Amino acid sequence: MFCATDTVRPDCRHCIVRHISLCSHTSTRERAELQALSKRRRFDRSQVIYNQDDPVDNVFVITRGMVKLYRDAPNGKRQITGFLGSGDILGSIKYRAGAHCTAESITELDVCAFQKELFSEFLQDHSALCFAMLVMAMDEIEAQYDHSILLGRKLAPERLAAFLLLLSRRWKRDDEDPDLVYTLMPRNDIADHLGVTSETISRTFTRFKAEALIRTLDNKSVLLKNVPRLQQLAGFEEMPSHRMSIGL
Amino acid sequence: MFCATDTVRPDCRHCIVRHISLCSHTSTRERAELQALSKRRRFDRSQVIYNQDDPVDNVFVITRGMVKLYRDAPNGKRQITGFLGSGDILGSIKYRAGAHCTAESITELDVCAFQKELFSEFLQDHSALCFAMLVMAMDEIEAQYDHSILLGRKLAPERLAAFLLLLSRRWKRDDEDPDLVYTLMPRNDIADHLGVTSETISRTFTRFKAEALIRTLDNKSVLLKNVPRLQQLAGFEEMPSHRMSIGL
DNA sequence: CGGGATGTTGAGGCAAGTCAATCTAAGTGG
DNA sequence: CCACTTAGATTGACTTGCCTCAACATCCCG
Repeated sequence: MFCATDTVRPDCRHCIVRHISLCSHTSTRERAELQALSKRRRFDRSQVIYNQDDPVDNVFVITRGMVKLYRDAPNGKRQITGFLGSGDILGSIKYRAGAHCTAESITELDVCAFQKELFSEFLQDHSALCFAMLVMAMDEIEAQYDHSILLGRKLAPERLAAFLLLLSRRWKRDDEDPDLVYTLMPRNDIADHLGVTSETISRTFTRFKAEALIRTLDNKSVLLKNVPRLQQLAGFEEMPSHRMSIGL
Repeated sequence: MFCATDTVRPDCRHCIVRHISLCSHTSTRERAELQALSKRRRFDRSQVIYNQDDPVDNVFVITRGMVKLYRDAPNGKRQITGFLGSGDILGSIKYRAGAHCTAESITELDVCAFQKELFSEFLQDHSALCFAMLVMAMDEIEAQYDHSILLGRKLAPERLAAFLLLLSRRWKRDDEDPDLVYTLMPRNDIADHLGVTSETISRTFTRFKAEALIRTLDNKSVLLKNVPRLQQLAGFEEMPSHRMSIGL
């Protein structure tokens, strides 16, 4: 089932997500126990980690790279429900349930893989961690509410502005211009996430460039030139805050 | 802050949601502890339980009636993120965070109210319950994914068909025709949930009636006359399953 | 019975979809 | 190193599903 190109023991002590993600809610001792349960895996770009409706018996913590989650409707249309990156959690803890979405890497990807049953047991034995995960899940519900507002009530330019601002607060590296956004995904994926066509994304990018709201360096990165106007478009009173995600 | 018209001690032993909802995951002893933490409250129809961005220090279990959750965008548009009924949980467990949505009753409403801090502590002391809540939260994330697909990728008739089928699986009474759906909410609320206008809902209802897919008894209840065709429209392979919701 | 809230229907406009042509970037192999 | 290929992005012309605005109908509750 997995297309992992590599499988090694992780070393949590040097893991880049140990201070974020779920791991930050564990004691040193707990982290050692978790480490014993986990395997590191690596995926190439554009590999399917699991397919919608497939049984999946792993939960993943993403340590590097990015994943898209999507469902293909019977009518052939695709909705990308979210993108996950470093520190985010991928996979349901529910036993013997088919995956709700397809998960596919959009970059080279490193994950920390737990067997679902063991991970669930661990959660049930460590209520503080379970509670932390519950808080994360509730954050994710709120994020999905925001996305419903975007899909249900915003026009294409408003959607793209909101998306760019959200991206600008995620997966940010300290040493870089805070208004430089690496989208990593192609136009088509942005479109499938925002509920429009790639042509509309393309036209909206062109409009934004004409209005000097953004400048594109290449097709995978954008420089935000007028954040206040973008916020106004997006309907954000202030800059959106970043939080870890759970994806199912 | 509350507009409760009544506040009495609950009696969990006779509560109609004791076998569903979170309570079904508790032992008799735990339920007794929880009961000591809870107060029963009653709200009239169309009362705001809490407003978006307000601090809320309660978590509610709905025992009777229905609630709508919505956010009003700066541009005046409204998106209803969900409806909650008997057995569903209302409210975030996060401390000192403003409510993400406005919660408003659409029928007379009975709830079981817990002080947020006490409820959170209880969860952290009872990992089985915390885990059950986590599973519910993940179910809710999946439900929100489905709604994103609806909002992002479905046409108005497909949205309405999906909505009617979902309703037909929720809050069902055993003694009634399984294809008789009580919507309870006005056209405008359906529209704000499905990301269209009330006019479009009205036209689509008319079309469905003309095509003999449904029959309306009054403006608050619908009889499904052709479930297979509705499923096909909705893009459901099979009848959607019902599960408890968490609303924030 | 009356009047406000809610629902229905119609006409016209517009944002975004569809289809198709072109342009660009990134490989690939001779 | 350059022609060739291919996937992705852009742009334009046309179509369409839904919104907007407005008139009218109906329901409901005092």
